[in-house]
Amino acid sequence: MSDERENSGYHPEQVESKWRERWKQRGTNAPDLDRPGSEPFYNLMMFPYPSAEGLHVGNMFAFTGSDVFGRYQRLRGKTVFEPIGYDAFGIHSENFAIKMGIHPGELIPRNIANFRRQLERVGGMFDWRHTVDTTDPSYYKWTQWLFLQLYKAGKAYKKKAAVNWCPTDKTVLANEQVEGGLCERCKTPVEQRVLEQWFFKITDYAGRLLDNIDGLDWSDSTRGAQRNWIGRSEGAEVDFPSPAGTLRVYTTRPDTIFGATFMVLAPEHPFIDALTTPVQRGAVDAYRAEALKTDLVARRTGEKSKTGVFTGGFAINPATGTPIPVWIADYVLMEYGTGAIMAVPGHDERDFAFATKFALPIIRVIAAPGESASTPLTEAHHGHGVLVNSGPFDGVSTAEAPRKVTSWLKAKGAGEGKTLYRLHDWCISRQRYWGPPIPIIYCEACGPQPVPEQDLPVVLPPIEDFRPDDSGVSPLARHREWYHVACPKCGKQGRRETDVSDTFLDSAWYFLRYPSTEFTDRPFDKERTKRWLPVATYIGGNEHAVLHLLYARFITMVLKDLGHLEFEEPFLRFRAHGMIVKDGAKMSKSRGNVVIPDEYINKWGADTFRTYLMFLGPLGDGGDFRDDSVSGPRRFLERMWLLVGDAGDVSVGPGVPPGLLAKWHRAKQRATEGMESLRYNTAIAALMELLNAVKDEGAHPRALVDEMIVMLAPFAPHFAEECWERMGHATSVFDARWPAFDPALLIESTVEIVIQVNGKVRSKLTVARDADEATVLAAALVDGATKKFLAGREPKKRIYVPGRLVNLVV
RNA sequence: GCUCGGGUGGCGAAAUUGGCAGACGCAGCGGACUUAAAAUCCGCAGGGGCUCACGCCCCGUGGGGGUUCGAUCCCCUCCCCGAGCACCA
Repeated sequence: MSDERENSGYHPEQVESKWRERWKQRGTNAPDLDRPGSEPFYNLMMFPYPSAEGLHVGNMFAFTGSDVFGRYQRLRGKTVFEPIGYDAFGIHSENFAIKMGIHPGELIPRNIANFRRQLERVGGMFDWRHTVDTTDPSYYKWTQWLFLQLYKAGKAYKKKAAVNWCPTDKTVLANEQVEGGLCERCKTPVEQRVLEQWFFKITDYAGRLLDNIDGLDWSDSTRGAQRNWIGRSEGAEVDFPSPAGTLRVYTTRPDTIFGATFMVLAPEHPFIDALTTPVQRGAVDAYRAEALKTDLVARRTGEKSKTGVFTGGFAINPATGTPIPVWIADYVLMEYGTGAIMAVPGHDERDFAFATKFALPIIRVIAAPGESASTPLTEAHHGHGVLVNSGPFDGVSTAEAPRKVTSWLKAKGAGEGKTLYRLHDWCISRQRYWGPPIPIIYCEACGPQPVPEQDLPVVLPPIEDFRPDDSGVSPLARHREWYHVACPKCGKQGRRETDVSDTFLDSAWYFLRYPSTEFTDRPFDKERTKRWLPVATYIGGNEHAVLHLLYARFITMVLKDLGHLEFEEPFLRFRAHGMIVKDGAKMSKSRGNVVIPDEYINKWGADTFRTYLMFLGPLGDGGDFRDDSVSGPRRFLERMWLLVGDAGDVSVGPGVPPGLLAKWHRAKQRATEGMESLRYNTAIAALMELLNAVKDEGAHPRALVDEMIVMLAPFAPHFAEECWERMGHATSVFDARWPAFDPALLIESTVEIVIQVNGKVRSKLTVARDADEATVLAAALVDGATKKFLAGREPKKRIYVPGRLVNLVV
């Protein structure tokens, strides 16, 4: 099956196994991290979850895309550190183990061995001395250490909270892992449960996480997703006196307060009982019971028509001094702001819908140009304008009204400006088996105690029955010898925390570990970290644009504040790769359109496969996998192989035809631009064009062939090494330098000028590169084809773009 | 609904970001080599029309409008696809 194309003498499997072996012997891909010979460049790709199926084409695409960049940087003279590892803890692995009836502790090492084989085969420039496996105690020892640092700094805390519970996975999910009310993993509707959970105070960092985004070299979409997730709102908290006490609301539009005609509380709001009048008691209780029965998620995803009930109570609008009715409704959420709002039906859609349904008064307080205080409102109006019906603020523009009203309210002691974030604290507890145990010991006398650092790691005990159950308690609680442990403070019997931590914690710091894997007494060495971090370029999937990147940034920030790091942003440059689809659809086992990369590598070779994947389109776009297109890149390599054979021949002349010289330099320029912008498809196209030009010109100077091999090396590394050797070089092609282009040589000595008449191309002229305007125009006017279209008319206007075109307007 | 991407031949795509639209590659067609096929090499190739022919004309980057000597690129408007967020006050 492998090789029908015998003519060229190129045999991928021989070339690739030879160079895999050679690289290992020479240590080609293992830079000296303490004495890098040149500028260090940390090239990171998102580490894979080692599934039983092995690497799929999407992984290959992503890793190759990143590897090509690393190899390019190396050719630019950097010392490149390119590690890879395995993100092997977590529900994903555990569920698969349950399904197969195999213990994850047995399954995962098998999968990892298979992944490693595949990763080596595809030709990644990986430094295998520095790899991580998050399930290895020598790794998760430091994940636990990390937890302790946050705990000691008061950034980790335990609280009873209504949390998202997945009844299928039988565990708590972070808010981020719930999509539209469903578990993102198994699509089961999520329930609310009140459990004691560990949280990280990521909300303390919301402002910094948001502000720093501006300075990051990340793609706009990723930055947007992060901003969106953190969700900053600028507004004010305002106090409304009521019989039950001061009702505080949050609003982003304090300037509309004169139009607040009623208030709405979340059904969980603590003031409801005190505000409810005897007459309304029955209705209120019924509504609350109904609302609380429907869990938070269902409330969010349910239909949007408004429901609610009047408490019978009133509060005073501090701006107008008028009593306004207080309602409860489930469209107000207890977890955001204060769980209470002032309703301004004239200028908020939801309040408008509510007021319309329950016949509550609607007052206009903003008038756009052409409107007045009495123009009727047929819908909520949230445009700009000036304030009306707003007492002392009538006529103030909406641009400055929020600020003015806020300070007026503040002076009255009725409120203050307030910035709010939508980000919630990060719940890291998981009631599961396959994760790092959270290093806490509970003692009757001393309370929760951190496990002393010298006792780390708290090793995950190998228990037979690792299945989760409905109790809300981790299976670890069933392992009695492990569970009971002496209190580190008083020595009396205590018990271990049985929750394990979220997989996202494992991956929130792995990039810090890579350069320091040989240090067993510290998570990351100061010197190594200083030399290699932050990460120069990080390439990964957009599915991690929010969670993983946000958590990694947060952990880095905390470690900086605690004095362990000198930087607070871990990834200077991040680019998301696209997705590989097959026949327009996402690959999945159920669709039966999964591409197994091993088969393609067997058939075409890793070099062809890599080149094909990168030729598909820009890295960020992904692409549609088509079997029949792989032959193009393979043919290109074959022709290149033959060219190298010719160039090795003594008959190769030194002369470079002038036409070829410009094309040569142009190809170098385009290849360089393609590499820098991760549009590798254009870089490969430039090399193909150059090869075509070489054929057409019938000249193949040695220097040109050498440079082509270097430029091809990131895509087809084994192939390039072999060609390089055949050209007589004794060292690795990756010790060569990426070729420079000479801008002066980009332009050919003559240029073709397009002649347009009235903007339409009518003729072409070949003139000297440095011909001046008068000469070109004169030549254009006597040109036969041009004359025909001018039809004797005198041009009214003559446009000349040097080196490009002439446009004659008649 | 809001935010961010996109929309170019049969297909993947390119276009020095206002200057010859479709480079490069796949698939296709014609030819050479071959007993034949595969592989390889040479040539053609956006669509439509006129011409015996060399050639020539018109249309064309989701639709419509605008700016400009000139628009795939800038502006307005609408449609469609993808991703994220979504009763966040």
